[in-house]
Amino acid sequence: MDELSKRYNPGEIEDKWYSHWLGSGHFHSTPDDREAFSIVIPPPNVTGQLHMGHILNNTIQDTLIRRARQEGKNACWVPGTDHASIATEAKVVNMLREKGIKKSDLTREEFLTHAWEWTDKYGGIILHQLKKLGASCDWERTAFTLDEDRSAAVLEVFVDLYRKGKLYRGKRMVNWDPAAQTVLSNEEVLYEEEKTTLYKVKYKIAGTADEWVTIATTRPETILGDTAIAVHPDDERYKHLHGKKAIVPLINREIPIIADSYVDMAFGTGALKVTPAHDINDYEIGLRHSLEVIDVLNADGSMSPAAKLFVGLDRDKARKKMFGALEEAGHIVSTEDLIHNVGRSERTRVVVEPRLSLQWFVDMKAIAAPALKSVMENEIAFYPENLKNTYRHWMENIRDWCISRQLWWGHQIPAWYLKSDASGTNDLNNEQVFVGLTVEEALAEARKITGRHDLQTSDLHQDEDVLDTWFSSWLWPISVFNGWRDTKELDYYYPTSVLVTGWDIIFLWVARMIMAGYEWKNEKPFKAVYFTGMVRDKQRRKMSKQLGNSPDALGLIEQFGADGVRYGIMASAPAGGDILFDEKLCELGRNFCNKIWNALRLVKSWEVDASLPHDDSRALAIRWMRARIQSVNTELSRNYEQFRLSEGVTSLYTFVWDDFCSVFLEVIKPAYGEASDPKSYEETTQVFEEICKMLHPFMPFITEEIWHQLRTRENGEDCMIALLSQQEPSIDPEVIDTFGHILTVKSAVLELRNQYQLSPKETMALVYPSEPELIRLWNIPGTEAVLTKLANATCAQGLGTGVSFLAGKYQYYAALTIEVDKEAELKRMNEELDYYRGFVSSVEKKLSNEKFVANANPEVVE
RNA sequence: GGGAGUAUAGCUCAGCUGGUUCAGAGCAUCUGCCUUACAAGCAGAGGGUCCGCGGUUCGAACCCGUGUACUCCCACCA
Repeated sequence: MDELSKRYNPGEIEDKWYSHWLGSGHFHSTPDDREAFSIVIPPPNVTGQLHMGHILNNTIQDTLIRRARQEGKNACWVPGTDHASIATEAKVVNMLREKGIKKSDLTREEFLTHAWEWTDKYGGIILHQLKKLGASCDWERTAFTLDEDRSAAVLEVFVDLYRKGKLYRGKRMVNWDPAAQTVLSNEEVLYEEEKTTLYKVKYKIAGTADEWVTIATTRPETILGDTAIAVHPDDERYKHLHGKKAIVPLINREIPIIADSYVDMAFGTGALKVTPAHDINDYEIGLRHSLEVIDVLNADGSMSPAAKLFVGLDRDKARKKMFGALEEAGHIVSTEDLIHNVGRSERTRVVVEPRLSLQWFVDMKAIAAPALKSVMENEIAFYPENLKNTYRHWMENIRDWCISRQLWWGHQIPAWYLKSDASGTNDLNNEQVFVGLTVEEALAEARKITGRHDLQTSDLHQDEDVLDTWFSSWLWPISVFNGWRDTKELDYYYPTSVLVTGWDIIFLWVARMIMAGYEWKNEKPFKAVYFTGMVRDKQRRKMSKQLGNSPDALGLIEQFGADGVRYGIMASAPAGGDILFDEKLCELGRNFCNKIWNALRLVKSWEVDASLPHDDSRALAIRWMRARIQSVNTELSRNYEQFRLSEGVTSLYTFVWDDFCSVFLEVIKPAYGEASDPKSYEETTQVFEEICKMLHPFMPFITEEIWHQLRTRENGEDCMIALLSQQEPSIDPEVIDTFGHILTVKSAVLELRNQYQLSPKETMALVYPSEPELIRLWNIPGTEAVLTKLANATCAQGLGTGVSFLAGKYQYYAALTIEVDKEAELKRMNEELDYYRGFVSSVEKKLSNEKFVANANPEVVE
């Protein structure tokens, strides 16, 4: 009755067990008197698709959560999604454009209706995909950063910070994304070296016939917004120009020539054009010298009317046109290539524009201190530890966080202004702001501050902007437990046990969560952070849609099985180190599944004959197996403690493949056509069960299947919730030694057979020494054991020619029916001898000096 | 400019406390096997200046110094 297929087929088995687990309620957690082990998922974008980064990240989390469950802890893994303000809004805008609808033609409400439709349609797909991976999340707790509870938390936090004076509205130079048409935080701008052109342009000195000053710029189109030329005060070349005026080319506007020590004399020509509206440094120079600010760009990056020329033209096109016009007018002195850093938007990849604008900021210095301290003092442990330095550097130089975004998809800022007809001013910069959880609260505030009790809510208008997505996700570890409404769950699950995320969002997310934790709970949000590396392709490129080098994650699961993919990604994922993804790894995982599967087939094929005795060789193998399980378990626990998961899974791989399959099962299995004795069968089943438990967190599906194949189980007796056995700390060194010796002999024999190309069918006689005693218990495939005492390395009588070899400290003799290559043998033996001689001399040398006396190794030689 | 890290087999990487567990794994290559659980398998082989040079030590892949080459983060120069 061979009902098991020759190959492991993951498909149906995975679906079967996942729905079984869902039905069993094993994933769900509620507070009780057990120790809590909690993880909050780094929420993927609500409309995202599963990619390799998710697979890596979530496999690690699932492994940790499943292990905790086995340890008897109350494990809770909270899933959810992020509304991903910019990314989602961009997708919706694109979708609408394809339908011929322009965002600008819609009201905010109409747009949000579309966005919610989109979210309802695609949202949660990724959560479904996580289920395919085997993620044992508590789905009853699924949260969304834009749902009611999470939104309430965001508003409360905003108002709280404002009232504590840690949040302000201010006019600053910010990073503007002209494609998304919103401001970005510093962390959302990525700098990369790019090749551009440095233009040297000459400006005429006012009041002279033919006197010029030459500046260097990469952005000629901003010349139209120049309001000064700056030179270094000590620069001898330009001292005569101090206080004079220059004429902006093409538009003939007069601008002052000023002296400012910011200017680098060595760069370019030593003369700098100053455009306060479009460069942070120029802006600061402008402040020092009270310069006019002329903004020559529109929000979309096209030239504004203030530019006077090329109005409406995109900045890149305007640059080319400007160059042409300047050249024609004879203002171009020269051009040269320049490599410099260009900031691009993380989301849209367009070049970010520095822009002066009125935005909301969090005063980070006011909340950073406890968060820095806790990490530096290992209150929160970082894995790998060296990321602490990066963290410290950022925290110590922290800058204010711009949290407003000119978008609609997100949490609208709970700030209200008096409508212009009510405030009597049209100057937006001087608007009075009233912050509150609701418009009523804001109104009360407005009445109080203005003293005008006639004001109504209709006199107020709410800030149009929404908050940065990270302003909701920094609350995630608190908000998923509804921490602002009721702290019962929070008290139990918080701080969470570990956060698993990529190091690329250490500032965007991790650091801010830590700050939020201390600001509102006066407690860390997690005890440890496991930073994963980035998943890259074989050429070390980051996986991205643009490159198309990202494998189809679901396709991989389809192809290799979830357990195979999990194994593949885990085996190569040390904390912090990048992983070069190769499908081969998943193949390895699939093959491993198949190996385990076939071990099951073997065991299941045995008939048990109750009358058979339990022989010594099998008893020895069982003793050895038990000892191995114990040491592997100890090692595994240590690996978990230090989050060395790839080492953990790799050691299980070699243990199962080599020790369990190649050695143990080979001894235990009954000879062909024979049955197993009951004790061997039972012991094997128990060993297999132990293996299932050890392997389960890494490969949950196949282990659950095997667990149920091994025995008939009561309902609910699942591998997933089977507690790890307590291993008694005793060890059995003798059995490890003996077995080690046996394996040495075995491999020596196999090597010999290989060398003489003996077919597996040909048996050969092997002469054993009478010591050690246990060796005779072992049957080496293709050998016939002849137990005798070997003296003086002579051939055993009647066995014909053959070769002798050493294994450990004992000598063996293998009889061969074919001609022995005497010279080769001699050579081999001499090499062996040399090796041992060298070995002995090195040992002896050591013994003469060493503090610690070595053990009995010198015996080896004789 | 500030900081972090890496360099070990053809490739990707382990090597944790300095020591016979010590130069290792997987992949790739080559050889022999359709051996009765598994060819997604089995048994083997070849392949190394542990980046170079100094030092500490009885002893260094490991610690220190230095040089070289890469990688990354942060800050930024028009």
